[in-house]
Amino acid sequence: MSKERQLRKQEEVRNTILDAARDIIAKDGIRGLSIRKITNAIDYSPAIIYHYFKDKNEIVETLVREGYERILASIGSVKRNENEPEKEIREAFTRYIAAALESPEYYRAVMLNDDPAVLKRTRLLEKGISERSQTLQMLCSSIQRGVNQGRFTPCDIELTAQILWTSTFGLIIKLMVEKDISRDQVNRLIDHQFTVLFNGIMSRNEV
Amino acid sequence: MSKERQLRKQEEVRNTILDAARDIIAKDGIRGLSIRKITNAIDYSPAIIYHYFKDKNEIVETLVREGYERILASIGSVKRNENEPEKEIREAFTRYIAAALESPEYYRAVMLNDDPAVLKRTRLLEKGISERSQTLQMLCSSIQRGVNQGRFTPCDIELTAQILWTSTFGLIIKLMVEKDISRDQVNRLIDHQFTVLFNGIMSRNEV
Amino acid sequence: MSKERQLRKQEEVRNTILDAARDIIAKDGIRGLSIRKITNAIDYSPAIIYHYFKDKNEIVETLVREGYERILASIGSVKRNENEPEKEIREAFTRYIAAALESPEYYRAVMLNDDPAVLKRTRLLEKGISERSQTLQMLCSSIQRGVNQGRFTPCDIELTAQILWTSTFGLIIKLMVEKDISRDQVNRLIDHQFTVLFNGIMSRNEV
Amino acid sequence: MSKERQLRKQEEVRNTILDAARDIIAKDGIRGLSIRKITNAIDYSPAIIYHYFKDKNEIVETLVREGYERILASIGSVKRNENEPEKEIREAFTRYIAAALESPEYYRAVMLNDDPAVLKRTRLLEKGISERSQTLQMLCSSIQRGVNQGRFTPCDIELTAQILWTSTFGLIIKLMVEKDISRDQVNRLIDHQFTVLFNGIMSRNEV
DNA sequence: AATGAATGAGACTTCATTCAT
DNA sequence: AATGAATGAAGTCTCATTCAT
Repeated sequence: MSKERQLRKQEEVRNTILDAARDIIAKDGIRGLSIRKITNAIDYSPAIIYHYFKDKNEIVETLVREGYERILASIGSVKRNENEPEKEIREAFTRYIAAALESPEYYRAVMLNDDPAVLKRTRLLEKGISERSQTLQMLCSSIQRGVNQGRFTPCDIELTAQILWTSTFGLIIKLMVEKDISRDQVNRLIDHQFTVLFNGIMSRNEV
Repeated sequence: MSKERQLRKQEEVRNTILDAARDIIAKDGIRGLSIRKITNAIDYSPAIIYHYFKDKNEIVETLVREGYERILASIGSVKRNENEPEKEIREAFTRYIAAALESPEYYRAVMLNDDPAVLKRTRLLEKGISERSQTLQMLCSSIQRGVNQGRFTPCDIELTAQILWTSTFGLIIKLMVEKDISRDQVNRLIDHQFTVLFNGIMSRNEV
Repeated sequence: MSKERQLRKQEEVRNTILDAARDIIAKDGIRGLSIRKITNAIDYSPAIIYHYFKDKNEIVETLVREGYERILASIGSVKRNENEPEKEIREAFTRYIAAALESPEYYRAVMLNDDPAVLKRTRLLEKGISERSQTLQMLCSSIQRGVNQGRFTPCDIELTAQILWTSTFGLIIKLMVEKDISRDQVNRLIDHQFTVLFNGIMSRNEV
Repeated sequence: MSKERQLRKQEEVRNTILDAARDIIAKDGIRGLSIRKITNAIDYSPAIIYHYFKDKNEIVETLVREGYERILASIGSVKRNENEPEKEIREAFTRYIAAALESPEYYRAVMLNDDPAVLKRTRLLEKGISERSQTLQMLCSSIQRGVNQGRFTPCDIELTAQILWTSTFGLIIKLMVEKDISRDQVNRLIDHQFTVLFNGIMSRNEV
């Protein structure tokens, strides 16, 4: 009983720390994160951090993993669309873009991070990666289906998935850098992105 | 004579400093650059930097501008291809990608920078931007030509240019984040990128 | 209990720092104060300062305010002398001079400071200032009483107060600049200062 | 011939340096003076200073001496007024105040400087100083005459001179600290200063 | 006569981390 | 469990001065 409560209490403080860190990252970016800022925010002393985390890096890593998972989750619940896989893909990317744009600093922090520990989870460009990356796997399977059905032009599936992904990625990042693009223009860009890409991968007679 | 030599000598030291800074940036990134690291590398005292540069920022800015200009220059000399504008575009992007990948740190420093002073030069997503941005203007004019000739599907020219650009941008940045993609795979990706994009914008009967 | 002790201990270190700073200022002047000198004196590392103070400026400001208040306090408890206001004035100035000479560095730091923030509290020469400055108000009321009683020659009260003050101020500052005037000579100067000034403002038949 | 010209040339550069230093002191105060600022102003290299001056201090000292002399000069040409020595004193102080207020930063730099080298020339409060200080000597002689003629109350001449001086000094410095006192108010203060002081030293029947 | 190069000393400050309590 | 105290390393920058040329 007491032990359970202790554990719960412990978890609670851990979360308080992570919450604060999350807020700071959202505001100042990962490099703006400092132990002091965290402990100031939660009214604890700097030393407390080292009770719950090995070092600053462990916090960052925890958050990065979490961030990655949140982004993944956004596309997890997309419904399969048996006959029109491109709609499925579009739905997934639309959610993904929305999720990313909702926590831009955070998305950047994860996706532009070249720390090996982070990369282990975010790699996408390697040949054969689709076997290891769930994200790419899903994308590949949709594309494969499209090809099988004759809706998509035959192609190297993985490579196509990668290009779809990086293209979307480029749009997202650029939108984040140019913070003040109007809602309207954002939508037009996203829409045209799909137009071009799907036009690029779909069979002539399907469009 | 002596004056000339002095100037050369001076320029030399300046370059020594910039070289060292370039090396450090290549290794540790721009954030990893410090006055001390530079002067340690060149066996001078920290104060000497201020002989040749106003402050650390001037070094960074010099290097960043240099990097940016090198990249821009890469697409300056692309030859017009009257009848096949897509070849022209491909040529330009190919060079652009190569140049970017050669100075990844600078490319990132410029292109991911949301400082207003930098953005003034790098904005691309705004509606109507093609009138102000030389880069986009060139791209638009190529696309327009393609449309006029019936090689490209009629479309919103600017929007299409923006999507071509962001897609390429996404590939570049992702390649930079995943530093260790094999030369071969890089080429396959780039190649497939063009395949998809051009397939996406070109008229049916042209491919 | 433990908390109280901690607070006391903390206050103690804070005071140790302030003491050291006070010593250094007394010896080298405010400009001569440096973080390093302080921490050398108290055998700590420079960083510790920032544990107890926001920055160097906070130390200086603390000390300067303290010095200024000590000086102001000196004239706070002067007893009213209904029938001989000149004695009251003399008493106040005597204490004021003594207090100032006891913290010369701070007195100079405040009184020779033309920073607007400081001036807001130390202005005295403006017309109508006696309504805003407590110091001058007190002085004015004493003089007014003297005039009403016929002991002082009728005059512009505020102007007279200002001249009494600046004259004393001049003596104080000059004494500070010439640090080594003998105790004796200091007293003779102060004494003669009053002789001349009171002779200058008192009615003929009163002296 | 050539040697003479050389000397002249040399003297010229020396003066250029001093001019620049004077300007800087007038603007930024003595502590704002730096070798770099000087050589920037005159378009020379820092090292040149050490050709013409032993070190920075020699420049300061030169300027301080000069400043002192300029101030002295302002009262040098005051006409003697045999029968009304108070007019003579008033004339001298009036010029002195004007001269001081014309180069305030400079006056402060000299008169608030407690460097021994400077003090040697600016001391005034020591007993017996009137034998060494020309300034005080002149003031004493005027006062003495006034006493001899029965216009001034008998008194310790030197002490009186010192008090007249420090009182005026106080007004000057305070006026410098409160930079923005209106021309009008300045005149009223100066005027009242003389009223009080002369009333304070003159014989009853003379006023 | 003049200078460019170079430095050493020192200024303030931030940060992650450790440790005794 | 929690913390206050303390530090060492590192960061940028300024300045007076020296020296070979």
